[in-house]
Amino acid sequence: MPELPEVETIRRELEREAVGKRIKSVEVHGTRTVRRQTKKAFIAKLEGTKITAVSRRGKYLVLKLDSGDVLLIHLRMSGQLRRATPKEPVAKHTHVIITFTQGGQLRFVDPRTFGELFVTAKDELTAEVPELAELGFDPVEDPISWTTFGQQLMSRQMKLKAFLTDQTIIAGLGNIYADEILFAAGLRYDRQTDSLSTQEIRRLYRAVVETLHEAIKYGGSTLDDEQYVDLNGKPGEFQEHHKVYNREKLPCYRCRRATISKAKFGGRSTYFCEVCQV
DNA sequence: CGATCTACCTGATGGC
DNA sequence: TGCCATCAGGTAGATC
Repeated sequence: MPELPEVETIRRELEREAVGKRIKSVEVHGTRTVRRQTKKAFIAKLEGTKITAVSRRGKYLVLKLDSGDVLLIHLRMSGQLRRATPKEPVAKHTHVIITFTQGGQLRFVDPRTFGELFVTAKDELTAEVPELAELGFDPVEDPISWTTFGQQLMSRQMKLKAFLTDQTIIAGLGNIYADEILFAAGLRYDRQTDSLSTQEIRRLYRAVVETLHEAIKYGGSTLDDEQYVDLNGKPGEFQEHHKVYNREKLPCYRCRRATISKAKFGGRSTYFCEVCQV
């Protein structure tokens, strides 16, 4: 489900909703959501702490705690964070419930159970969270220059879509936004990274940054299955602005001649215009 | 080392 | 109706 714009939308809401609140109690159901530490340890590290800040690295939410630890949340394919009150019925697939001393709750709901929550400490020497060390730059939080971006492209031999979705190079892009970015840049998903001209590099980098900012403005993308919703259960609106994703056989908005093609790349669907992307 | 595949799950959808 | 195959926003880990 969620890529950078959806996670950023949730981050902004959490900043208003969770920062300054103290965790009174934590419930964990099932064995898959909290899996790299015991439930007991996870709960013990959370209860009694106050959330002091919410940041994001790529698709990870980073909740800073006044204990010095951080709560990391990754939604993977179907994870949702939902605001609730204790009286509200607990939805199916609710795996974690955090209750604040003020009375509100934050619930983690995840049908496919790929999502994950864990509490970890920052490295004392680097002040970094070791789990995030492998991530590449975040194009919204931590943009780089287009020339540095170009050096990264030129130093590899891979296809553009693989480059864009490699979290160790760029953190936060997934299947939807990679396709939208490549369309905005007029580049095919299977172009080799080291084949781009200077102008194409600039266009691609600009498309990365602009597409993400635009998507954040619209609260991210929600597909037909409504798997992505924000803290209040509200879907995003950027899907209405998709130019290629999920538009197979529909006319291309740019050239108006071709229809959008669908191909398989890396085991997943890729949407593009044969005419506008070269 | 890099590229490619498979597995991890539930649920929606479509063909027969 | 039901049964089966396919597909879905992601990524770790095995394999080549």
